[in-house]
Amino acid sequence: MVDDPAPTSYVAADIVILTISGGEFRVLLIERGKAPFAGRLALPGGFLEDDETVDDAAARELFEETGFAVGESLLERVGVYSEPDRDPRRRVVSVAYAALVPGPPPTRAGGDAAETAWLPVDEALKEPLAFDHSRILGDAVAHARRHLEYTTAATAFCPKEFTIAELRRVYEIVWRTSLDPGNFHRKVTRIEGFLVPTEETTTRNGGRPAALYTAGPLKWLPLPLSPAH
Amino acid sequence: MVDDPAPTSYVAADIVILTISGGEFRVLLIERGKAPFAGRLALPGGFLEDDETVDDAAARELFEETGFAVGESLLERVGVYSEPDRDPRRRVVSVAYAALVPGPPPTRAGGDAAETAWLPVDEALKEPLAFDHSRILGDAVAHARRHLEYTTAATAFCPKEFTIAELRRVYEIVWRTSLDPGNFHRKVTRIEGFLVPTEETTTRNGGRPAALYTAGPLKWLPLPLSPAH
DNA sequence: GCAAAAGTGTTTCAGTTACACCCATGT
DNA sequence: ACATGGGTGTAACTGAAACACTTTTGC
Repeated sequence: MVDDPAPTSYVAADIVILTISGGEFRVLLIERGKAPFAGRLALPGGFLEDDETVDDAAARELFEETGFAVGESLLERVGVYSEPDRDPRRRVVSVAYAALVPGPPPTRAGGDAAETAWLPVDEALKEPLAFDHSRILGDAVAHARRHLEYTTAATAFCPKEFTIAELRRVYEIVWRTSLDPGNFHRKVTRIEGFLVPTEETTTRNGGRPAALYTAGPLKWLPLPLSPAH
Repeated sequence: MVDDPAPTSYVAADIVILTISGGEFRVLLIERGKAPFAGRLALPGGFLEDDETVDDAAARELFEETGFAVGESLLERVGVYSEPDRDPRRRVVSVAYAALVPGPPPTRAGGDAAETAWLPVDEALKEPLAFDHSRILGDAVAHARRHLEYTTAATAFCPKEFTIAELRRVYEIVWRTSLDPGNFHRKVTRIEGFLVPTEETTTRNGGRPAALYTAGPLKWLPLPLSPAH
């Protein structure tokens, strides 16, 4: 590799910020103020700066849009989009991320003045988005659904301390299924490193007090967390 | 996003070409002819051209180095490496790929005149490679090992027509385990879409003739293919 | 015949499912 | 008291592991 006559590109990080809010699986979209695609909805994103990695750029954008730092959420790379004509103005290679943030998220924590909206994922997928963002969104949603099976990513949708039923609801909403509460409880509590019990309980969901847990160090589940596999 | 004063970068595709050869899990490395890192081993790679995607660039490099087209192998994106100083000369953002090719691979099918070598993965990981290629190699190997569990990627290491025992040996070598031949046979033949039986058999491995199969359309396995999960 | 590899049968056993049931709170 | 959600017990079922055994070739 490495001989000079090679072209250069703008490199961008685009993020699909996902959350669970109001019992729905939602994505944060921005209404574009100027051409191209003025008035269309688009994913948040920004260009790579001189002193940062693409991961840093994604984290910076996430913070600007939501106020969440990487430690309070989960930021995963899901794809690279580099069709030569994907931006009509110039060559842009976008690295796409899925950010899983706790819900309900703050309405707005900073960033520029553009209109933003948390749309249910299914609606957003029907909407015509700017650039190739519909494709990116579809890939990121598929990635997130699959990763909930194999990894502990679901905890990123929960507040720092959460009950097992709250975690179960994440799976139920993202997968559009219903899970047996008792069996789910046993299954996840038995997996070592997934959940760390705290001493507290809560009654915020009504009924008998539920034990609160925090996310453990485990990243990959030893077996897929879906019924009837 | 999108205001002009953003820096541009060279974008490269680096590929970790993996195969099974001589009963070992091996990677293709190139000896660099010039500075920086002259004499060091490095991953094959090349810069993105004006009219191609990064995936195209990776496929082009794979073909130049091995003669394999994408259809005869499996090319998966595994990471993006963008530390500002990872190339001492200029800013380069590398998209890393793992290529799984059938073995034993052709010794050399084209490309430039540099020395190439198929090193056992464990040896290559100990070797000091050029740039951040040791890290890329480690990530790609981990990615490949994990993907053999969840996907049908293992068939990419086999010739077009292969026996179930040949497929089993792929798993045994990559995972450094031994698998029960009978149970493995039943397990993989029961998964719909994984293996397509042909009418032929072969005795190339000795013993009773073994049925030959080709890879089916399935990409993701319904359950992880590892013992004692 | 004998060795070697492919593939099948069978027992055992662990993990999951379905669902009944009990528990601890708020109102 | 009773409604509500949290959590446990348990019997039936399912599928994987272990391993013996049969099949079909080459020599």
